[in-house]
Amino acid sequence: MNKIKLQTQQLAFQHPVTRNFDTQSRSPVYEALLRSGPRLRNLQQVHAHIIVSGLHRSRSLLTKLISLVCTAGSITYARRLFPTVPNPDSFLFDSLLKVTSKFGFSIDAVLFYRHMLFSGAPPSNYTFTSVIKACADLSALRLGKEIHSHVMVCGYGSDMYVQAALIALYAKASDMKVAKKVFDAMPQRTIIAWNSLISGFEQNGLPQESIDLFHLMMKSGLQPDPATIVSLLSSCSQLGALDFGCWLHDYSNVNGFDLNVVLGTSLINMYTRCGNVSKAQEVFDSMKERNVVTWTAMISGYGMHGHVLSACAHSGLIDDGRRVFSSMKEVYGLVPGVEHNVCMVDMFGRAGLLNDAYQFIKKILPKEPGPAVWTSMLGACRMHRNFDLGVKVAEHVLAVEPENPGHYVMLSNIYALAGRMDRVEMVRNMMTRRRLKKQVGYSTIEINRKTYLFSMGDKSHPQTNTIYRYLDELMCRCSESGYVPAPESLMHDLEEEERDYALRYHSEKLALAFGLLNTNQGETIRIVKNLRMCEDCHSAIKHISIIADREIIVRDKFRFHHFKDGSCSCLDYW
DNA sequence: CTAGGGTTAG
Repeated sequence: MNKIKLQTQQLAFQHPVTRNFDTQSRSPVYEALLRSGPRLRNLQQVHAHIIVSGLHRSRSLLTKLISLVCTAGSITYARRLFPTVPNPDSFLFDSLLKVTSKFGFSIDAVLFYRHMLFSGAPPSNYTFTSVIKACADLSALRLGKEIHSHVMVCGYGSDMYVQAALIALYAKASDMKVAKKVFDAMPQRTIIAWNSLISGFEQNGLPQESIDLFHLMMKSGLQPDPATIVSLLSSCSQLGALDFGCWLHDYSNVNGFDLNVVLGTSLINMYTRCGNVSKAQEVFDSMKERNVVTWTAMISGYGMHGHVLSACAHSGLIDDGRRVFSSMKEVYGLVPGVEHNVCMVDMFGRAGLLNDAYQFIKKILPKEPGPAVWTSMLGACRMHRNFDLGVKVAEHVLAVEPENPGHYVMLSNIYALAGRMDRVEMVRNMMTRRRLKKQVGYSTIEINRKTYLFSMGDKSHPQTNTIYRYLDELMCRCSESGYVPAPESLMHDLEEEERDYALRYHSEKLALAFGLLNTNQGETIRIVKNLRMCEDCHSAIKHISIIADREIIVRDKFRFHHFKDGSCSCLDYW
């Protein structure tokens, strides 16, 4: 109460002479609102002042107050204030929508939009940019489409801001076809519209399309801004396109883009995921500000490369792992999520402690631990050739998630390991019956800033004959140096390609042969594979690293393999 | 009585 009085007095004593031209028309209370900023305590004081001084029916004051309260994070306060505003107008709704959608109160934004329509206040182009953003954050495609039709009816179909928001909406709801359609219909395209579409392709797992689009943008005469660069860096991360990533880094430097957390973290991710950890460390060191995401990117970057963390499972670090896990709950009060449980199972599994892994799962079982945990357990069984437990787990996983083709592959793989070819056949038939398809494996390699994609047995490349001939030659020399092809039974590898094709034409081998043919001696070969690497390729590439005297880096779905002088940084443990 | 917008990291 004292504080309120004090504030009231301060307002009363404000001298008119101190006001400049700009603020002359504004009331002292409005000034007080601006001064409080998005701080709840201050806003409560001004709110009290508004009430005691009889200004509680001033729409403009309440509008500003609600916006600030919402910015301060109290949607509850905002919800309760709203009904006190007499005759809410379009400007009030627009302010509300802006602030709710901007600060992630998406459902409230949608509800206020509904309210606006009922109240008869006409929506503006500002209304739509906000409510469309709310839909985008909710990935609410149906609702978004409904609002898209309102946009057309209200005549805002050609507003550039609304169009950009619509592109982002469709992109976030994974409807890239419609996103592209909206984009194509724009008479003139702002950098934001381009960015929305570029990031959309990247976010929907179409990194090459996003880069192609970027080249079109350059051709149209527009220069990338930091947002463009950040999206493209993610595309590079997905593709393992190090050269293009470096080019983007240079571009940012040359154009003086500020190395903020977002750009810096994107660069770190790009460098680690494209195989250059020391460059990532350089970026990390030069950043002025870092947050959790930055640190996580750097730490998991080191982890992926195994230079640091692959030793964990081999040494006494399992106890450390246990300690860290329990300290999560007991010291930090955090509830372990699925990813943490997966980590633990993975750690035990890698170390061959299948029983500990299984016991761990049993302990967290009261609830179903989720397919990801079981998949990790299954991988451990496969790695350590534990047939009995493997089958048990695989059947369980299949029951939990019957629509995931990876589980069938895993189960059939485990049967194959045990030589139960009858069962393998059975599982395969089950897959066909349920119309499930395995994920298609592919590998990419970047040469002269261009990415080349190979799938298994791929013959689409112009150099196909040379590549196959050279690969055959390499495999011959591998055999001479002691390489033994993996037995056929292993060819049902996790999510791997069909065994019917000869092992030697797996996509990573094709990419490798192509890379060796098209780069100079001494250059490191970098390959990216979308699935896990198969055991046969792993063993072959170790031999090839000696035969061709090259350093070869393969990034698979989960980690990096640095092949050098006949061994791999993962220590055959992945 | 004023006022404001769309895109970017995991």
